Amino acid sequence: MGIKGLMPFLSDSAPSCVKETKMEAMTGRVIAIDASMCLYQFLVAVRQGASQSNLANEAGEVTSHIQGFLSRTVRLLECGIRPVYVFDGKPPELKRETLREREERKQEADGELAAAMESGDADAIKKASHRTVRATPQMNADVQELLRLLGVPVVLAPCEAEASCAALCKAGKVYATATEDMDALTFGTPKMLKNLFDTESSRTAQKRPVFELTLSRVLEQLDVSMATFIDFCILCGCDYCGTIRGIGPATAFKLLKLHGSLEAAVATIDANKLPPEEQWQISEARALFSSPPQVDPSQVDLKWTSPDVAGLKSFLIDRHSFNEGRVTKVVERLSACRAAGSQSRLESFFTAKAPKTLPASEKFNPFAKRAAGSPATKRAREIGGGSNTGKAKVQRKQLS
DNA sequence: ACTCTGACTCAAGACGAA
DNA sequence: TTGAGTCAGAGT
DNA sequence: TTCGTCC
Repeated sequence: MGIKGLMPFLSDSAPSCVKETKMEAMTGRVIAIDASMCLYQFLVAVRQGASQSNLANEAGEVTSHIQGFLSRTVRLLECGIRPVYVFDGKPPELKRETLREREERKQEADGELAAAMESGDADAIKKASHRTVRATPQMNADVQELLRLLGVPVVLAPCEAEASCAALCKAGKVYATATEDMDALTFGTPKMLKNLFDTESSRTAQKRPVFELTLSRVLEQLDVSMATFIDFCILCGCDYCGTIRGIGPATAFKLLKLHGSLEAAVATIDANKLPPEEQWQISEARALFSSPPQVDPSQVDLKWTSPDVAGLKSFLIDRHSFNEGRVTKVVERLSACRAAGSQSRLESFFTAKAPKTLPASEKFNPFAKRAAGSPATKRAREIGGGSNTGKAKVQRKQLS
């Protein structure tokens, strides 16, 4: 999902759009989150034992997603962040073929999983089970109920969650969209946060900083209109169109600058390199990005209320077999952060800086030669901040 | 010579006791 | 599955 | 930091 290769390209070609920050810097802010994506991630990641099964209640129903949403949401609230979870609605027609193929592959994986279980091959079980993950309507309902009990607002998007997040952000209802999916920018989110949940608790050897991306800076430094940016994303490869062999972000950008429009750029490409007709609906993809079905922000009333403690306990302990002591601790953490009150932001005491315009010399020139000694890949990596000289390197597995 | 792409590989959440 | 990191080789 | 546990 997302736009192929967009993040490295922006880090390198439009570095002024990327700001390094921390979750703590978001105190007091309203953040939109793609709930469907979180749900999927929790199902994939929250697993246990050799069989790599999900957590489950006494009735055998999966609870990994409940565990995941609970701890993540409490963490956000403790940080003074006011989350808004946005759920996917009906997928767009253009995605139907992709989704159908995905479902087919999952069914194949179901078979592989069964076979692996039979043979007891733990490694095969692990691999297959990660490919069979499906978010069910029941799971979506579970999470929505949990969030209501926590007093956190839920938004049901008519279509793609990212599109509605963007609408809320444009309308000023939320400060930013927190997502890993770069097409949030293509949908027009003025600000997006990447790696917001990539904390020290993650098992990955290196934790990455949170990146705050500003759409207006993307457009300014790339020196393109939003319409051209959308075309650029389509040419790079997005969820709604195929990709073209040999065309990555760098080439896509040059082609657009040279020829002016997506159609003109595409016309210069060898026709049999293009994806098949049904996967190359340029104008439909463009329409989906520029005016997707989305919530009407004026009809969305965001409220954060105190949790329904009794309801929460019943839901977690009675219904889903959570440990009573742990739930009590969660409730305490929740009341503690409500007692701390609505933390205000330090920045609000200062006058907002006038957005400085980027000097022409700073604008990205796709045709300029790169400075020797600082290859693109290297610089993109270094955006991540200080060098961790003392850190242990990734351990390499020995061949057996 | 220098980029850029694409193929390959690995891990995937959050928490807290030790 | 996806994304990120890495690298060899294609393409200019 | 690492590693087992959450349900």
